[in-house]
Amino acid sequence: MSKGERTREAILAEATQLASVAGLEGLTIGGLARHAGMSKSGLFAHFGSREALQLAVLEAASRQFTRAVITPARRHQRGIDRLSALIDGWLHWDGGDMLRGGCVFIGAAMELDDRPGPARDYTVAALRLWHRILAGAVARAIREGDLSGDLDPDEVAHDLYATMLGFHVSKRLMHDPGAVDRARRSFVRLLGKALPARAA
Amino acid sequence: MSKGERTREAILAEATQLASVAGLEGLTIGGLARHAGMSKSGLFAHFGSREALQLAVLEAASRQFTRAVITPARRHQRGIDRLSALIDGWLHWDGGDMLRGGCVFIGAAMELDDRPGPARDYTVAALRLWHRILAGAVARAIREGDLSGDLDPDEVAHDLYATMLGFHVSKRLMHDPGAVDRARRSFVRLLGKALPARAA
DNA sequence: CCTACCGATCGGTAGG
DNA sequence: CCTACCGATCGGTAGG
Repeated sequence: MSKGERTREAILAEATQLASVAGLEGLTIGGLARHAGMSKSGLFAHFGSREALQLAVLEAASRQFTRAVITPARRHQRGIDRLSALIDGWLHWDGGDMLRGGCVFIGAAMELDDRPGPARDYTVAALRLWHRILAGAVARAIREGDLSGDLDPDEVAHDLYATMLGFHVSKRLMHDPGAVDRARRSFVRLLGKALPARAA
Repeated sequence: MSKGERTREAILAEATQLASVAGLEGLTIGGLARHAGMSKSGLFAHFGSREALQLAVLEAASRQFTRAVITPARRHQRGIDRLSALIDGWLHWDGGDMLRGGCVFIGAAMELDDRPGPARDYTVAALRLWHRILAGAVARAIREGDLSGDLDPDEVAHDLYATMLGFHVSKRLMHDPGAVDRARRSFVRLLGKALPARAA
């Protein structure tokens, strides 16, 4: 990795944190430069425009998400185990201390819903992909006999995601100390089945 | 109502629309003045600070919410009918054309979760109140025998709210034309019971 | 309710 | 990667 690439990665790590707290709109080039300890224009040169910076942050967040949630879940048996790992991974992704302001995509989903552009398009695509992954895991768990065949994977995936949004608000806005446990109970109700004990 | 009061109300109506689209952070005094057709300082004089303007917008949104959702539901029988009216009213509040960007409080919940201050405090209180209203309606429906006694009103209220967040994303970000019907099916699953046909 | 203004900050550019 | 700068806009003030 060249020095320029390393700098860029360091900037993006800082930018992702900032965006998770202040949102993509709150992510300013000047503010980010201050955090990164470099000049505005020096930082700017890495991206070329604010829009490109926002997009780069979303891409960086996607890579982090894959590393933190998707990849670890692949180590678990297909079926309810893997679905449960995805859910646990997500709870840790949004509720843990990895991102100081929680999931970047939830913030983006709310901020960008009325703002057309590449950042919005990327967010829509990322959410669609996440939805497909969840629905696929549910469908597989049904086929494995872990979940009832009465469940509709697409609808369940949607309800799981809504529960994640509820968790985000409970945890981040309401500071509810029981947010994780409550979300877990909702997941269990949605799946009609207790989730396996988690490792982490 | 004095002329000053009428002006203030007109400004707030415009401000609520703007905040629903651009968020409370996107609500600038200059931008709002342009929309309202008056000078920045003339508008500013009505509120005294940007923070006060944001708070006034939240208060105005609360009054609108009461008028659009809470009060109409009171005309329905206590129990499942009233709960159903609250849910329908909310779906129309967030998904209808009353607010061009949907529910102001959802935007505020996401924007303000890491920003202490009166606007955040107000949002937390408003959400708590809405949660209590939902939980109360669920409890009453249980007592009336409309819903199963196995349901926990507090947990159900929380899940209903999460479903509303999911609806907001489906409708506003994903532009899913089936968002309302899908949300309705989720509500039915959460309550374990078909909702009465709605009037509107 | 206005004009005229303040310092700070915005995204972005020139030139090195 | 920097300094120095651009026009526009930010929240807010003075004075009327």
